[in-house]
Amino acid sequence: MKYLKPWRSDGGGLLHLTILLSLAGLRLDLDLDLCLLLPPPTLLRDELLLGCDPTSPAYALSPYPAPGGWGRADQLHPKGREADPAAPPEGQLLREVRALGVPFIPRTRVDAWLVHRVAAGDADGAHGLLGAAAASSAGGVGAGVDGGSQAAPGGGGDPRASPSSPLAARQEEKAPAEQTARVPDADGRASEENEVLRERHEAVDHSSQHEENEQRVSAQEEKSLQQKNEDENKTAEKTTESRNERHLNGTDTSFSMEDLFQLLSSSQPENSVEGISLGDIPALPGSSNDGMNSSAHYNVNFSQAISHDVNLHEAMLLCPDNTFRRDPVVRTSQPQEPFLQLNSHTTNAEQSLPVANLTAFLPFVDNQMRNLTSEDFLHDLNINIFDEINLMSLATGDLDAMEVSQLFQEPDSDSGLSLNSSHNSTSITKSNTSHSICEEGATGYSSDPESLPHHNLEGAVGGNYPAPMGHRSDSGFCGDLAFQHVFHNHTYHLEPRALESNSESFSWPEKPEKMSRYLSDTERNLSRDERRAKALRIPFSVDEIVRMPVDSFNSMLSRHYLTDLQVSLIRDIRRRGKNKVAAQNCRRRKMDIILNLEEDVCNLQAKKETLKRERAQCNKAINIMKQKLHHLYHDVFSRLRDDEGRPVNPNQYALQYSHDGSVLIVPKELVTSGHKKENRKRKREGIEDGFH
DNA sequence: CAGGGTTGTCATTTA
DNA sequence: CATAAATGACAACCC
Repeated sequence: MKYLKPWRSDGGGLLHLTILLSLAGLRLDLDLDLCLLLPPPTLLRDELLLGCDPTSPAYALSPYPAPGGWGRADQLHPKGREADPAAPPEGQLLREVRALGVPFIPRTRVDAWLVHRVAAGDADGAHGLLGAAAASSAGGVGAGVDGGSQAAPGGGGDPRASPSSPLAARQEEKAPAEQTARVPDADGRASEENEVLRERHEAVDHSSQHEENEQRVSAQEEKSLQQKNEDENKTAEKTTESRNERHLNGTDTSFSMEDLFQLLSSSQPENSVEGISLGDIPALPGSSNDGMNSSAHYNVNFSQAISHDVNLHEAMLLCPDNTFRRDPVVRTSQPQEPFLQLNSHTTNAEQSLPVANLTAFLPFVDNQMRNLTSEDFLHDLNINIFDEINLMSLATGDLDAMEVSQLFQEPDSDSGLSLNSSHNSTSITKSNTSHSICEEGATGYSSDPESLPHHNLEGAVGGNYPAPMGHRSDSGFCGDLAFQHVFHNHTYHLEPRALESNSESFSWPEKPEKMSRYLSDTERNLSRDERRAKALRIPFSVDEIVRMPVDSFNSMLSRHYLTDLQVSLIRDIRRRGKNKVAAQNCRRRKMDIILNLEEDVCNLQAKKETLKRERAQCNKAINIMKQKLHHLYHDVFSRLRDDEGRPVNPNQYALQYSHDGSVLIVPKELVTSGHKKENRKRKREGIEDGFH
C-alpha cells in the first residue's frame, strides 16, 4: 500500500478486506467491486484507497483532497473526476442513483456515476470507467485495464500525474539517474510508456512488481504462466471449498472471503446493491485467467479471483530465475517510499479486529501457503499492516469488531491459517487491546536457518527469502519486493520524532518499546534491531554484524549487494550493538567499581574498629601502669622519713629522678614550672584517653 | 501512581 | 582519520 493517507477511524470493515486483498496482491478494482457489492453504510471511498496500488483506479477516482498529504490520490483525483465526461451533473446523478435503489450515498460524482452504471446493469461501462481511471492513474497513456479501456471515454489520463506527485518528486530526488533512464526522451515517450505501462499493468494485475527490463517475456512464457494460473485457480477453488466445508464443520477458524461477504450480506441484507447480490454472482470460468480484467469484471467469484491473483503473484515471485525481478529503477526508487510510510500510528484500538482473525481472510491456496501457521503468517506480514488493520475501526455499524472477532473465533482450528491459541484467547478476553502485531514487518529473514521455511509467506508475497550470502540479486530483489508489502504505507500520524529520529531517512513505525506490547511472543523476543534487520531482510544476523571484526565487516559489506538503507541499518546495528555491549560493560565496570568501593569501605571500617580496640587495650594498659606507679609512689613515700624521723608528706614533696640515676626528694614548690606544665599536659592527655 | 532498577540509545570524549 | 571503547544523560519499560 502506498501513498496512503491516515486511517480513518470510521472506515468500514471492508477496509480490512481492502488491505488484505492488497496484501494478497489483489488489485483495487476488486476492492471497488467489493465496495459496490457490499457497501457498508458509511463506506468511504477514500478509505478504500488505503489498501491499493497507486495504479489502481481508485486513486484516480479519489475525490478528496489530501489532508495529510496522502500522495498521489490528490494528484489523480481530478482526472478521475473527469473520467467520464458523459456523466450527468452530480445532483442528477445522485438522484438517479437513489432512484436505482442503491442503499448508500456515493460521496463523489465519479462514485455515483460508477454506482449508477453498475446498478443500472452497465457493468461493462462501469468497468470501463474503472479502466479509464486505471489508465489515468497508471500514467495516463491509455493503458487501461484490459477490457476496461474500451469503454473509457475520458480515460486518457495524465502522464504528469505520477511524476508531479510529491512522492514522485522524492523518487526523482532519490534516483534521478534512474528516472532519466526510464524516460530517455520526450519524443517516443508516449508510445514507449504506453507499452511499458501496458506491460506493467499486466504485471500489476498479477499483483507483482514485474521487472521492467524483463517484462517482455515471450508469449509462450505468458501462456505457460496463464496455464499455471488456471491450474492454480482450480486448486484455489477446491481449497476454498474445502475450507468452507471445514468452516461449516466447525473445524476451521478461517473465514474465506465468501464467508465474510455472506456475513456482511446477512448482517445487512438491505445493503446489497440491487441486482448485484453475491448470490447472483456466477463463478468465473476457470479458463478465464484474466477475468479480473475482463468486461465481466463484476461477476468475479471472489475467492476464485483472489486465489487466482495470489497464485499468479506466487507464480511470478517464485520464479526460480527471478524473471520478475524488479528493475533497477524500481529497486532504487521504490524502497524509499515505504520507509516514509512506516510511521504507522495505531489509533482507535478499541475497535480493532484481532489480527489473527484477519489472517483468515486470506485464502492462500497454494499448499505451501496453506501449510503456514498463523504464527508464520504473523511473522511474515508487515507489522505495519497488522498494526493498521488491527486498529482500524470497524465501527460502521455493520461489522462490530467484537462480533467479527468472536465470529471468527473457533477453537481447534485445523486451518493452516488458524490462529495461535494464545492470540485467540487474548483476543477474546482483551478484544480491545490484543494485537499480535509484528513490528516493523516481520518479514522472512531470520538468522536462524531453521526459521526460514516458516517465513515463506513473505516470500510468497514479496519473493522467496534471499540467499543469505552472495546472492546479490536475490537479496536486493526480495528486500525491495518485500518493502512493497512490508512497508505498506499506513503513514499516518507521522510523528516528528519518528521522522527525525533516524538519520537514514528511515522512519520506523513507532517506538518499539511501545510496540512491543503488540508483538507476538516470538517477535517480542527479538531485539529492535533484529526486527529491523528482518524487516529489511538483511542477510546477516545482528550478532554477526556486531561481533564481526572491522575488516570482515567491511569485506562483508562489499561482497554483498546491499541497498544504502541496508548498509546504513547494518552500520547502525553494529554501532548500536557495540555501544550496547559497551554500555553493558561500562555499567558492569561501574558496578564493579561501586562494589569494590563498598568492599573497601567495609574493610576500612573493620580496620578502624580493630585499631580502636587496640587503642582501648593500650589505654587500659597505660592506666594500669599508672595505677601501679601511683601505688608505688605512695608506697615509697610511706617508707620515707625526714631528718626528725617523721613521715614525708607526699602532698608537699615529690620524687624526682635525676639524670645521674639518683632519686631525690624535693619540695613540690621547687619543681620547675615546665615540669608542672608537662605533667599537667600528660595528665590531661591521660584523662582524654580515658574517655575514649 | 510514584519511584527505583534495568536497559537501550545517543552524543560525546577518549584511546 | 576511522574505529572502538568509555561514559554521561536520557527515555522507556518493568516491577
